[in-house]
Amino acid sequence: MIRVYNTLTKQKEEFVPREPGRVSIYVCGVTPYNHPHIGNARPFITWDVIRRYLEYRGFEVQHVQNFTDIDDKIINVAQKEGRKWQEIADRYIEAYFKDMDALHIKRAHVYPRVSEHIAEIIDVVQTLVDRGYAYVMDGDVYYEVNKFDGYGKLSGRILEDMKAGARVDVNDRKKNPMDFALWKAAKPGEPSWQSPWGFGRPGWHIECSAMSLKYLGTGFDFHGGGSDLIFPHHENEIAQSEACTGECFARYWLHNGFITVNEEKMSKSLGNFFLVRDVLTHFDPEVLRFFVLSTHYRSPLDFSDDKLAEASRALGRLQNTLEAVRGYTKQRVATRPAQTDAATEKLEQVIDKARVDFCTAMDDDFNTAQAIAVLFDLTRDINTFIGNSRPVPEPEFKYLMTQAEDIFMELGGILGLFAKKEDHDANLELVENLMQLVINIRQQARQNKDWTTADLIRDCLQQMGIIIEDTPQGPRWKKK
RNA sequence: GGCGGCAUAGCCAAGUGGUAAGGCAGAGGUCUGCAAAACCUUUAUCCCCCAGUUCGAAUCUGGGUGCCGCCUCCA
Repeated sequence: MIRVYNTLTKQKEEFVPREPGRVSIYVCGVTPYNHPHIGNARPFITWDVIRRYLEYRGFEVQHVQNFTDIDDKIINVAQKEGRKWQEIADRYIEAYFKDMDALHIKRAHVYPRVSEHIAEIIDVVQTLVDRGYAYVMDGDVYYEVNKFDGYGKLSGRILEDMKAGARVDVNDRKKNPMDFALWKAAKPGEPSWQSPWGFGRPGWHIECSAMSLKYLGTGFDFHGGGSDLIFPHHENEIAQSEACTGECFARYWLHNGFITVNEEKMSKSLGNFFLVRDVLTHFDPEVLRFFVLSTHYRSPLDFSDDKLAEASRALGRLQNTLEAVRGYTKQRVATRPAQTDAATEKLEQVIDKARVDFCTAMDDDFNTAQAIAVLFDLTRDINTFIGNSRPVPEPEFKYLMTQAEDIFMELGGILGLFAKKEDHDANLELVENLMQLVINIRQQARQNKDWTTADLIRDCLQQMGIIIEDTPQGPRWKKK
């Protein structure tokens, strides 16, 4: 049973999909007006793992994530650069994919863009006007929050309370300061589309209602994003969608905590942000993933280079073990030997237990921090086994190492970790052979107790970024 | 002012009312020619404070303190 914390009910609930075996997910995407920073990336890493886990558990997942490609900020950048808004949006959508691909984030099934769904948006707005939830004012269309009984149910706000100390503009044409724009009348020089209310463009919140309803229908399963979207964005989406359809909009609302810097929210306006592309020049993408996943998705996560470096060392421990295991699985042995001893059976049990514990952790509101702890426990057991298992017969040992590699890949794959590095080096085989040669020469020196030569080789290789380890099972080398 | 969240070792961090996971860093040891990696031991009589419920609370309730976020664009 999978349980999730639902912002709507403020408690953990059992997850029951709308349709058995299928899960629908809508995640609020980005406004493409510059490169994504790691705060932006957090929900996408989170949802990538949620999706991978649901798929692992056998669900067929439909994952939709929008691009807000019409927006003041895009228009501003376009004007500043003297380019069309489409060019800006296209450029940063491309940049978005580049960064997210680097982080091994699976692509959503649909990436709807606002600019390609104007007709659907106009339909929803028109329906809201027809049903009396919206009013037209000089080419603008506003949503009238007083008309929707459930207004505030997601964010826990009460309209009356918000008016008191509200920081909202009063001097406009809205009936209530909390009313928000569904459609904005065109201003000179801005992109605009024809509508029943004249030329204009969509308001911010309406796109997600129109597009999620189009691709996922009413009452879809998961709606997610950063917790700064709870109000007003998601509150307004609910108001629009439920007023429009008369049905439940989305059933489970999941929200990420923020990434902070020195305990302050990372944000573009504060200027304290780190771009994904910049971080990836210093750290492996898996380190960033591991760092994000080492804290539960709802908790705040403080970012610094030191903390990333710590994550890198921790992940390195897991990778060391996996590399060691892979050293024995050049030839896979998938068949269980007829005869096994106690050590084999114990390791098999450890592996099965890891799978169960991992799922238990993930079932509990996608507790990746706990799931990672399971991987560390598994790692220790495998290391201990390798250290103690020299008398184990070869086929049996290889079988177990194959099992060990598989469980690492199976569980790590859910977190998007341990992807085999695509080594595009055409000289790969040559490098392998040369390394073997160098290692053989060094071994020769070691046998002759020529430590000077042996250490010289090791030191020189280290300067080239290659680590030599003399394990009890023989020398091993690795990059970095 | 309204609403919400968080406070667990040097640091990061999980924790379902039953007596504190995991990781990083540190210390000691085993292994090693020396290292590295790995393994073992060790590091919170205690979970911000106070009161309460309970046989029993880090976990529940009330009060306080501190920090953060949202209420304006924001992942």
